[in-house]
Amino acid sequence: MPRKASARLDDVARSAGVSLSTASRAISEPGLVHPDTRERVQRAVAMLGYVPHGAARALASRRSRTLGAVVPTLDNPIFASSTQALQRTLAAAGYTLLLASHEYDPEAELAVTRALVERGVDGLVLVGSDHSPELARFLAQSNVPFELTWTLDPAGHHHCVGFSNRLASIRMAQHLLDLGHREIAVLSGYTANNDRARERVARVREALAGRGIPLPEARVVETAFSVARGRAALRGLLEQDPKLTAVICGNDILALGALLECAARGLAVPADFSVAGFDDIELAAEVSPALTTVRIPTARIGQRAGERLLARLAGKRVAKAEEVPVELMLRASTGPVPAGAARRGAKRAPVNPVRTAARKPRR
Amino acid sequence: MPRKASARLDDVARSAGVSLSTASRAISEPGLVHPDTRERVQRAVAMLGYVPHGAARALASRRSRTLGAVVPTLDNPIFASSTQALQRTLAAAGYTLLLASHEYDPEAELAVTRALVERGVDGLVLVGSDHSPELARFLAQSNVPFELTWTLDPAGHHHCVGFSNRLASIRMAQHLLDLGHREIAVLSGYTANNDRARERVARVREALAGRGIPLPEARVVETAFSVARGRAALRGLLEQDPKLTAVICGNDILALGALLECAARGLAVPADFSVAGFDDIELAAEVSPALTTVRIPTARIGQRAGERLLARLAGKRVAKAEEVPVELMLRASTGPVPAGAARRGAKRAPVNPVRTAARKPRR
DNA sequence: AGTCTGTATGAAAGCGCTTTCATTTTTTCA
DNA sequence: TGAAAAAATGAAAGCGCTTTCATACAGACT
Repeated sequence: MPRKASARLDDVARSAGVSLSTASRAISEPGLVHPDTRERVQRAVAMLGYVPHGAARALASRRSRTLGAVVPTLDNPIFASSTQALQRTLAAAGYTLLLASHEYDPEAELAVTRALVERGVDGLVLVGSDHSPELARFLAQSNVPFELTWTLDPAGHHHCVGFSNRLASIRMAQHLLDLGHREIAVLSGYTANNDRARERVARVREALAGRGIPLPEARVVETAFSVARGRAALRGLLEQDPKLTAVICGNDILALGALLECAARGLAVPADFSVAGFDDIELAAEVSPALTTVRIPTARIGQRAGERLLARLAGKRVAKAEEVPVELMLRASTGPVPAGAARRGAKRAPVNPVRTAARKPRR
Repeated sequence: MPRKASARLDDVARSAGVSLSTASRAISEPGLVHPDTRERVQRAVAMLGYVPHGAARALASRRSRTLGAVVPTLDNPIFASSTQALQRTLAAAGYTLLLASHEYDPEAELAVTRALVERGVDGLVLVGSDHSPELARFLAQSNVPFELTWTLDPAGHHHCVGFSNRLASIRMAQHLLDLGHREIAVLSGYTANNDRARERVARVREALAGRGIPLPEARVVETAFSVARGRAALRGLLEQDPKLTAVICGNDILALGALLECAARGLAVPADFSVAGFDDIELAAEVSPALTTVRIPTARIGQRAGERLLARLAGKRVAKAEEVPVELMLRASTGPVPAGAARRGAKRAPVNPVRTAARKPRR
């Protein structure tokens, strides 16, 4: 069902009594035409209800004024939020967003990315640094500028705007260690095809190891990102390993599930058990006990990715990597290890954890 | 930064030893060429890493294989979910999604919709039936097929896939009335430019009026969709009007806030106070007490909107209006009116509210 | 053998714009 | 006042495809 025969640019030109070229310029480069002419053209545009034909424009000018975003899923509020911010940034600049999601399937990711590039996006926003070799090859070959988000490209090869999952995880682990916890479990999203989740688990493990505490596989559960799954996972963990005094969750959704499971089984938080999240979604501050978590500036990531891409398209130079600030939000869901559990020479934990200052971005 | 000089279709044609037309057909209408030829072309495509040029294709064929969606915001999980489902549906059909949001600003809505139409979308998915006259005019003139979602077009003029906010609201109000509540407040999102929110408030008012119970303006609070706002709004309501025994919320986010406020002030739910939500987000079933709400099949709305548009583009006929099923989810956050409050001749409320059967779609 | 299908291919005309490049008009300045 | 520079406009050549339309050549039928 093609569009109805609507006014084209030469209709506008004729109606304004100018040539096609002048009409074109009056619309896309108004500075180049005489004010009187410009106004005549604008009047003709309004009169005819002229709407430029994007495909023709893109074909002739070799730019589509369209950017693509490929996210795992919008069902995770952090990606919804960054995507929302990205779209707003682009709209303000006269750009449009082509959106695709892949639900953590690398093949789907390649397919939808191809589709976006076929549509002629001028640039691309991707999530994470974990992509199939085919995708990497395709991106390199198709020569479309892109930004990786939610990550700082470990190799430093690509443009990216994100934060150090490594540092954030280490700091959270440190926090619990400082509270005296030694029996710690990790509740993670699926780590396959998700470098962020993988990094978080690995770094928690590393931090614990730094204090001589192992994190056996049995204490790491991977599950889908949902409250119910988080709840179920903690239940399993606790049944198998009642000595646990704390759990570090890969995101706040899982942490909320953990909190609910504690409530259901009468485990007082934080008196008996500590729960830590990641992301700082709105609910984290509102639930009771309020959730200790890491605040990620989700909207800022989307916004900056858009701004950076726009800047690059305009020929400006931007720093290859941009770090956004994250902040440990110490709230009520974590506390000193329960007295009975503080064996193994745990040093005395501070009773009032001090709110840690935000980690500032590098630039 | 235009794409690098990459292979074009005539390169493919030459490499395969066929004409441009044949190469084109081999790619977009494989049934029309001899199997041997087809394979030669495919090999050439693979060898050259050929990626079709969408704009050229769109220009020549007058269809972009792109659909647009205009949503209020992705920060509301219901729109994130339906958009996610829409994008998945389109991707499976070889279509791509252009996404825009307007944050409940009618001017922004017109602007972003224009932008999508300029980009040559073959069809459009909009939310609600509440649009500016300019938008209506623009849509009519630009002749792009569209679907309204989350609503059943009251006038019946437009294609739509949604549900009756009217019936859902009436049933929820009825439920609380049946439990004996007479002092009921409404916590709504902003109703300006939001027909769904407006309808919900209006129908609750209507249902109460049916039992001779007024719903004064003072008992209706409009606020932004956030947990904190929901909490604050209920606080205000309760302080101003301590006789209240129940609140009906415009969505689950607000209801969660209401629940938290009750917990904070030691109001037992549902013994002292009842809270009802709308949408049935995941958390609704998980919190304690579990939230009584209306289940909306968010993903299905997005999916069906996509499927219907695709069908229409393929020349098939679809019913003008499609209703998706909604279901009253009676859970633990609503209960009989507290004994002390049951004045004014309330008839005895059922102690065990029976789970009501789902309302079935019409077709 | 001659005509008629039907299938496979190719030639060429755009799709609706942007963008050189050339030309005309206006402004500047000696 | 006239030449040079700057500003404004127009003509025309594509951008990379799809899609008639025409042609060629099998096999089917009389």
